[in-house]
Amino acid sequence: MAKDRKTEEKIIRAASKVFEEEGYAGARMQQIADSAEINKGLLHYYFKSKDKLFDTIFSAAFDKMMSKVGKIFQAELPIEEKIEMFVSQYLDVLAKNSYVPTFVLSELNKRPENIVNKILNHPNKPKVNLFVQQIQTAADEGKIRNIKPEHLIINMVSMCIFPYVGKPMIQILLEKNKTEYKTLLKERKAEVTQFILHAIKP
Amino acid sequence: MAKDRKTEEKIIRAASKVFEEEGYAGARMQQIADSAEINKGLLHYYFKSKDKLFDTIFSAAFDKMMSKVGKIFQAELPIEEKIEMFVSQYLDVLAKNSYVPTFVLSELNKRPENIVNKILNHPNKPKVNLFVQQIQTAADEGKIRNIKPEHLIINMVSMCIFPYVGKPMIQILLEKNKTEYKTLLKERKAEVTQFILHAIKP
DNA sequence: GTCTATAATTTGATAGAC
DNA sequence: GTCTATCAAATTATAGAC
Repeated sequence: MAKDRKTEEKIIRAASKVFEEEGYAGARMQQIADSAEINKGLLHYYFKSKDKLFDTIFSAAFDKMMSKVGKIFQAELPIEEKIEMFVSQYLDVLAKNSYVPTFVLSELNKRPENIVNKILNHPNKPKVNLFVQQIQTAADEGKIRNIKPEHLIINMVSMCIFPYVGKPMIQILLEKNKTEYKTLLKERKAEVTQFILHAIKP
Repeated sequence: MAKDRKTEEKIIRAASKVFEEEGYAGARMQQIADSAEINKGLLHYYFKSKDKLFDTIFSAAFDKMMSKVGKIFQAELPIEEKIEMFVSQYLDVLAKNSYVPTFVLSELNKRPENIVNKILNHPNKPKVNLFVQQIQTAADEGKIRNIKPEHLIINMVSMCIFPYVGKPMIQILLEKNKTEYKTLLKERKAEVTQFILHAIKP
């Protein structure tokens, strides 16, 4: 079982790229082997099956997308600061992993029962209850507009992630080329933060 | 070339379901034939290849997702009314086609060059320039907060579509079961409208 | 138009030499 | 550990009878 670290990492890097671009069904073991500059035999030696390899890649991608959310939402911070920090740090995570959201969400949508239930029982599933209560309390005290916590959270997450998942659609809609779209993405940290803070003002 | 209408419609209904749930690569002609209650031979008689069938289904799905946006954005309406109408009517469209967004966006992301450029030259590509100018003018005149039109549009679209694309992720995050999530979706028409209108107040 | 049977590829996975 | 060669199953597509 003592595999070569360098080779394993090459495989994981290659498999991430292929799975993220093509999805589980569209990915080809041959393509992954080529991209890792090894042969199919060796690929199967490291990861017994396509399923096993996929599980490894998907788990890593899922963590990339979820861990930051849970951490920031549970942090001990005033609500406005928490919003600012979330938008800023999560947009950074997404910028560094721009293909991950479409991959993770697309695959999640294809295996709803299997995966979702599995994760809901997972020990380090992201927790948001602290943030939910914090929003509710702020609303009750009149510090922010009366808004249901769940919807504020959905709106925050939506405005951060959708520009990545919906990139081609928005490009078409706004007639932006690649460069122009990148510029838009860079502006969003400030724009989204201001948008949310104004939206919750009492 | 004179095909049977009933059969063609059965195929399209079946193919829509399978492609939307499994994506292009995951869809099986056999499964589509079974679902349409015909055999593979007949399926190929109506649609020469999987590619041709996919093109038909994808175009229809794309239209479902885009046509309403263009129409409302170009309507002659005051800005606040336009926002209200967009959220209300687009959320209705999405509720009736809840599997379409993930399908369309996932496939779009897999063929960026091919499709996006093709659509950008398409005659009835959605137009938003009127709405962009309308927002800019309102901002210049101080009727709304100074916000870049593109970002307001991205935010509107994000908050409407993401709850469908990101459904399993949000369910995990907020620990909501199917029923609870449906309730959340129903509340969004009012919540999102208010959120946006407050966010743009001067 | 609709069916059955089958061809032609593709693809995940294994065996065995080095 | 790594490679080549090959198998077995799956899958798109076609041929031909009715």
